[in-house]
Amino acid sequence: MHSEAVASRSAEHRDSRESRNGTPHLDSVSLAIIEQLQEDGRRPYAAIGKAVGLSEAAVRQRVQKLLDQGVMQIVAVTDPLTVGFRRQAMVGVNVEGDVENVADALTAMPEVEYVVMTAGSYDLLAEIVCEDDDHLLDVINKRIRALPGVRSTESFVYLKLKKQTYMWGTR
Amino acid sequence: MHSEAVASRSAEHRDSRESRNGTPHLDSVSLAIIEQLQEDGRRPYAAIGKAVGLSEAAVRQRVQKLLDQGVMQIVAVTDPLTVGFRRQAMVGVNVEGDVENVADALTAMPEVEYVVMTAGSYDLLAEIVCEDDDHLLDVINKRIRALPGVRSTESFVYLKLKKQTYMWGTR
DNA sequence: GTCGAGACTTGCGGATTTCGTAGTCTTGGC
DNA sequence: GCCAAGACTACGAAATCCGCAAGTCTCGAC
Repeated sequence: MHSEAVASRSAEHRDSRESRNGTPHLDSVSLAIIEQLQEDGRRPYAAIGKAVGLSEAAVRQRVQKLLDQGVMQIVAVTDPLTVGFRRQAMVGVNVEGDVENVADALTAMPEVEYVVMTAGSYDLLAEIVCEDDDHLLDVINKRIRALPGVRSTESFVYLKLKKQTYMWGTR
Repeated sequence: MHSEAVASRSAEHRDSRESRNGTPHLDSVSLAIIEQLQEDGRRPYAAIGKAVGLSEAAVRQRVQKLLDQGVMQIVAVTDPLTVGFRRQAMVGVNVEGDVENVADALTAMPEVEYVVMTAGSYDLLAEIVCEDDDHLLDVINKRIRALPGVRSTESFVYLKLKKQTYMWGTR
């Protein structure tokens, strides 16, 4: 009875192998589940099951696995400005030597929300969330610039956040 | 009986006014609720209530209001790479004329995840999520550069995402 | 001083959801 | 051909969600 929304499940039934980079492979059903939870992280398993063509228990197992594997997390997100963090900035970093080491050091800092290695005129981009100007200055000048291997940094202080979505796949 | 975890509630009891920029004011109890949901977006209301010193019903009301006001959203977040979006980039944009207009145009594009106005050598930063190189090229060269007011752009293609958290306040 | 609004608590019952477990089916390895 | 593992279904019990009502408390307006 519940067999729309997903073309052929048996065809991709056994499908939990890993792709070469170690990230787990996601079939279309898991994708559909993620889409449901991107719309509403608290949507009940039964409703999701109806939407993707699975039983409640199956959805529950899949979601649990996705969470355990770290593929997905269900969290509350806010605009930091409304939660009392008044200064944010993106910092471009140039590195000499091993970029990954610096990236790991940045990752370890609680004020750093986001770290990505890039191709272009910076080796790394890091987003920083702070309480005020002093805090921001401290993080950038004292802590980041002091890291071994950091050649130079350039900062972009946020003036206004215009968009922030989490809806990949829902388009 | 349930009066730990929050020092004095009566002191900040009536506290639903708005600050001058239109964003609702958040008291420490709502902050605590948000923290709980940042750890686990599906945590039951009763458990949250126990943690923040409120009844289940009160937590339910507060959460609903926070969602309605748009202060917070509860969603699943993923690493786009594992969900089939193979190319991401940050784009720095320089604008002549009204920056806000360009920001709005970027906001309207589905491939654009994140838009922020900044102080520094770019006027805007935009994060782009695409399926492949062709798609990315198309968005940057055909669509963004074609926007009226865009003077120049610089791109940073993502090589590896190192960190991505949503835990403001939980520190 | 009185009154009304807003936020919270307690209590409740019913609908819904979650959770564990047992059983079925399919697939790949041997 | 047989077996073990993985994914799914089915189902009952426990927990949660949800709406509602009544009563308390505080604050600000009048």
